Amino acid sequence: MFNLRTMVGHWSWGLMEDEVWRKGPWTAEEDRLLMEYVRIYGEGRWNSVARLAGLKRNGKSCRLRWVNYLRPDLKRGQITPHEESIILELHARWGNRWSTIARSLPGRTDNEIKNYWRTHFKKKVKDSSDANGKAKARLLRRQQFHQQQLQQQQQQQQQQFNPMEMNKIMALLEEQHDDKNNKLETLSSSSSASEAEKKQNITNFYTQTTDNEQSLISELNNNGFVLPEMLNEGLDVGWAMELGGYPWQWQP
DNA sequence: AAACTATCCAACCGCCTATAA
DNA sequence: CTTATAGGCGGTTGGATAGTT
Repeated sequence: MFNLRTMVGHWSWGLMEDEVWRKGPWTAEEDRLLMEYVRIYGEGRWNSVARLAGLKRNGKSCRLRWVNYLRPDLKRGQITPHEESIILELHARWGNRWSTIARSLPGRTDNEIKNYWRTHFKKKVKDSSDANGKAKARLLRRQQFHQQQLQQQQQQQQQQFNPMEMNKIMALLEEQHDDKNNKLETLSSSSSASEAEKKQNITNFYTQTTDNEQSLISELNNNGFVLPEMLNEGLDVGWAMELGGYPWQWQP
């Protein structure tokens, strides 16, 4: 099974036959060889596949086939309405960052999500051929454009003004969040306390600030972050991470 | 039944980035 | 520091199939 381009590749020069990579649809035998390769050598080092598995495919082609089709953890079948709502929500947030979106949908590939969205988006734009529909589509595009601009601005602002590295902040937040959760866990599982005492302890805990939290807040303050008032009342600084946002404002 | 059109999706391409030499 | 290479990403293409005229 060769397509036209592959045939040209094989026959046009008639030399260096070993250097010609196969292209086009994968055969069952090629799939078998690739799966066998991954079973033995694991994922990665894709450029070795041709040599070690006897496949006439380049590394990129092998990686793509594995990632998008052969991987055992792939979810088959139609995108569910729930998955669709996640895709729409994340696309509104991230734009065409398909691999980022795919990380929130286990078993789905970036390629799959990209194909799905493009098909449905195109359909929607086409469906709205009447004036009202066109206006809606325009509005949607404008909203997306503004959202992207806002994101870019925020990113630029963080890169331009934020003297602390974001990675460092994330690490500190995670540390603080774990610390808070661990302490809470200890309080809730204490066998010596009555239910009423536990409840009181937990309430007290929520209105206090842990040492970790206090030093994190100080560090953020020292670096020019203005924190919301409620954080000074002992609320968990790291909690916002779970919501995907940040509880502070940067004021240059 | 044949021709045409729309939809789906696997696979390719070119560009970018990270890392090793 | 520079260069080469591998891997990752997003955009695009084109073949297969389903649906419509």
